[in-house]
Amino acid sequence: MGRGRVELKRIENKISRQVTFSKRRTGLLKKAHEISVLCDAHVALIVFSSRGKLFEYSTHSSMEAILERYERCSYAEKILTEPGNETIGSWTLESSKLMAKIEVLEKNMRHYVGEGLESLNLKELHSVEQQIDTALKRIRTKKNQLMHESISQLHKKEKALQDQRNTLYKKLNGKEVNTDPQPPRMEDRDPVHSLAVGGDPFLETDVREEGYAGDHRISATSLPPWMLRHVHQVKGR
Amino acid sequence: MGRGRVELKRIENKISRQVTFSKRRTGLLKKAHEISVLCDAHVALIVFSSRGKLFEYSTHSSMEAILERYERCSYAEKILTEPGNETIGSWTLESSKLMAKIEVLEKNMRHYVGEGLESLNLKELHSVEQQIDTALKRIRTKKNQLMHESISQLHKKEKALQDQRNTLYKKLNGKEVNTDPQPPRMEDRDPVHSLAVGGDPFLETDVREEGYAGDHRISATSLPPWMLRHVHQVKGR
DNA sequence: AACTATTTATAAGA
DNA sequence: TTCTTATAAATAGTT
Repeated sequence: MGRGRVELKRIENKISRQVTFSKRRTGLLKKAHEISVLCDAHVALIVFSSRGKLFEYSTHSSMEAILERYERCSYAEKILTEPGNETIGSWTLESSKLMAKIEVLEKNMRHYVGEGLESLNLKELHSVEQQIDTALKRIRTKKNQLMHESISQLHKKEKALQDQRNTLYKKLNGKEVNTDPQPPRMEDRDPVHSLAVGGDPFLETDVREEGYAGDHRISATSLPPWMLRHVHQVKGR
Repeated sequence: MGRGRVELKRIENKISRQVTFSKRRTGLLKKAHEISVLCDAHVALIVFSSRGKLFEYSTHSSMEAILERYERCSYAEKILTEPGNETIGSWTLESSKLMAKIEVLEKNMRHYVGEGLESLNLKELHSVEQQIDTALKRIRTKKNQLMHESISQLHKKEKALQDQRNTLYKKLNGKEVNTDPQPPRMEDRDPVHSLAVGGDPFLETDVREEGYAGDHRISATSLPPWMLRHVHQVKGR
């Protein structure tokens, strides 16, 4: 419902994803409320944004009540283990569940950091490898994207500075100057900057498929040193 | 949205209330799904009809997972509203520590699986990338090691079978046979096995530096198919 | 945060 | 229930 159909797939552009999230979240909460009032249903709605922010709606009967009812409906067993009183016993039970969960999480985490691999068999290793490889690709995609954004920013800044310089120059000399800045003398260039003179090495990667389509020259404006060290291929392996 | 406005109040007619519930429920679940896919949000939706029938939707990460996460996020309030019993108090304190820990672990885990990267800046991404890259190398090393062990096992098995065969052959014919097995006729080979005939592809990798130094030929003994699909370079990038 | 052109959801009717 | 249709709502793209 809007200008143009929308495919049911993750919106790649971060900004529009956030905007869409905000709009649709509002709509979703509203509809949850409407059905609960119109049809006198009990509704619980929990939404975590991709960045982990929590949004919720629940019918007058509080969220807790509905969740409890849900638990009851889906797990009859849970009734047996929890007669409803907050005894120390139930807390220790809760605690040990939590601890068990932490145990599992930490174990997985160790695997993901490349430790404790002894306990895995070949197939499990293969599976973990695949997951991590995927993760790495996503991270590199994201990083490349951020780097390009950063470069764009720097270029804008550069342009602005050039314009200011030109303006000042005109005021001083009463005439226009070359739009491009004069290249600095060779002695003034350091390896990092001259690396960029031949063209934009980032364009060698296929990151453009991730939403990038500009044409950049890296200027002599400063960049974080670790950022220039290497750019990874996201897809070509 | 339909013929005529609709007031936001309980629909008195039972039939149309049910009809409306059915239609709107469908719409609500659909929209919940859409926002989760489009904006990669985590959604949990629970609906009880006025007659107590349960309907639910939840994002890939199961309902349980989302509800637990919800509990964690809204835990602070719960502590406050809880009547302050000393014993329970200490347990809730313990629990909230544990929950906080789980929250952190799960967040990191999401990063390691390539989700929730929005909240990271360039430098953090870089750091996570390095960690994961290291992990991947370790895992691939380990995997290669295991694969070689596995291959050694298979060779031993093969040798044993050959010996047995030879013994039997001798008993039948009263004379020795060729130590190497006769190669199977071409028609009997499938691509997987013939792949190995030309030599050990594993030796193309530099895994030997990770502690491997043997000389192997892959036999026609069966291997898990996924194992043969590809072998990764551990160091060459 | 507003604005609209469109798409979607759905109320009512069959 | 299910389908159809007129209309209200939601919202994608834009400013």
